[in-house]
Amino acid sequence: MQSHFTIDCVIYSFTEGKLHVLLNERNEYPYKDWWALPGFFVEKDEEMEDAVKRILYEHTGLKDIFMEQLGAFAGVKRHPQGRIMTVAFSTIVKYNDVKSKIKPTTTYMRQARWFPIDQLPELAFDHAQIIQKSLQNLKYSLNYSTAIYELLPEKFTLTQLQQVYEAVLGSALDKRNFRKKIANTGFLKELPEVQKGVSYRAARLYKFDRRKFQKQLGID
Amino acid sequence: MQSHFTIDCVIYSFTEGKLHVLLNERNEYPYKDWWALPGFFVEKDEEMEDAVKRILYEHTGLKDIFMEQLGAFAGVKRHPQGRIMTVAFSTIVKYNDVKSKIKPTTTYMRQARWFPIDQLPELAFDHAQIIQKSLQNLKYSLNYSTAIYELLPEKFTLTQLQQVYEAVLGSALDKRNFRKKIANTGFLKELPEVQKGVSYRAARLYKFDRRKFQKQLGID
DNA sequence: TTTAATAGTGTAAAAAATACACACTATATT
DNA sequence: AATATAGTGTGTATTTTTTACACTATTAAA
Repeated sequence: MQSHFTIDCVIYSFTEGKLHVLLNERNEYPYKDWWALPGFFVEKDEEMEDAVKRILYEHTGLKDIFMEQLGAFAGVKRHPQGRIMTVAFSTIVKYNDVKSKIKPTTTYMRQARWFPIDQLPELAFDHAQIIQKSLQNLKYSLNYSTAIYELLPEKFTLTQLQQVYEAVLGSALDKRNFRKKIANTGFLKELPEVQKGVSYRAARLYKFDRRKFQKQLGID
Repeated sequence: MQSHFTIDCVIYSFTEGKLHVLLNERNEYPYKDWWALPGFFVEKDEEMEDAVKRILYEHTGLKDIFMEQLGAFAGVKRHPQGRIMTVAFSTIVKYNDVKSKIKPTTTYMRQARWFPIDQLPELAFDHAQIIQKSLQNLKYSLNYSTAIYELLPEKFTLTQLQQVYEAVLGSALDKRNFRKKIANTGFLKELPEVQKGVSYRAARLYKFDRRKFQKQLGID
């Protein structure tokens, strides 16, 4: 007898100064008409990571995904139809990379929508709990991981980066101290370009230098 | 159809200046005669945490256990008889609380033994990987959790505490700086007692003050 | 040219982390 | 009683990191 379980993805993106999570409106029981994390059963011979990629591709059209396992949720009563375990993943996409409007590709969901992290609807199953834990995790990993940069477009301003930090931490940061700290890491490469299309002083653009980040980790 | 999966426990204790892990020698296929993490199938209507308690009780006679979920391991090829998922937990017991010599209570294992973390035998399944991740996790949580104190007897000396830190981190710490740091946390209560039965100056005993720890966390 | 909106910058003070060495004490041994 | 042994317990100076804090510069639009 083999394992029979689902994957649920907390899919983050950042837009309009806020951290967002992608949710599905379910179109079947249980929890019909409720909002829920995108997820599905894992195929018999499918690696979990491939299932995550599959779900992400269906929802965002993207293939290279940042993902991190959050853990197993297997409460006996989490699913009305008997215990069905889910393994939750945190995933991150760049909002601007998500091509089309998201369309339901299955009959299981009615629609998909981005919700600001501080304005989530009521959620099916134990998904509220999963999101809470995922966010907690994201906070902790701010300092150790490249996650934060997955939320931004390839070229971004320091203000945008700070906004992402603030959105994840849920608190404001001092601009000068923040910039000093970021400068000290040395992970950013200053570009010879500035923001376009703004009606005020254009900000310089930066990009995350993955090579330098790797090196830094190596030394530690 | 319900989930069918196992729990595996990384059971830590600290003795003789070293971090130890409890392993079973398997007495059935697959991996007969190999060393493995204590674990078992989770019953149909059993919460995972209860399964962990059950396994810990069988192995150590203890009921109040520190535990933390490490995550799901579900590689399609991890189990020779088809994918069987395991959810791994890190657990900690105080070595001196483990009452009797550990006896196998099932036919599935031949013996159980504590291994120093740096002298593990070759391990069944993906258990080496699980232990590695668990240890990583333990390191990270040194600063955020009470885990470290679960490894020590109720009353302990500062030198013992330092040894635990060193065992987990795998590196030496400066005695004076360590004591300064610990003193700053304010989590320890100095007892009016000293060590007994040593042939040198007896060290003062301390105990972990859980109340103060909670308060500290509350403020942060 | 003025206004509105955001970009960009430095310094001083406080706190935390690090490096470092010797005297003390309880017991066991002679 | 003297001494050897083995681990306990302590302070200070230096460096690094974190925090607090406010004004000028630039651009586009009105």
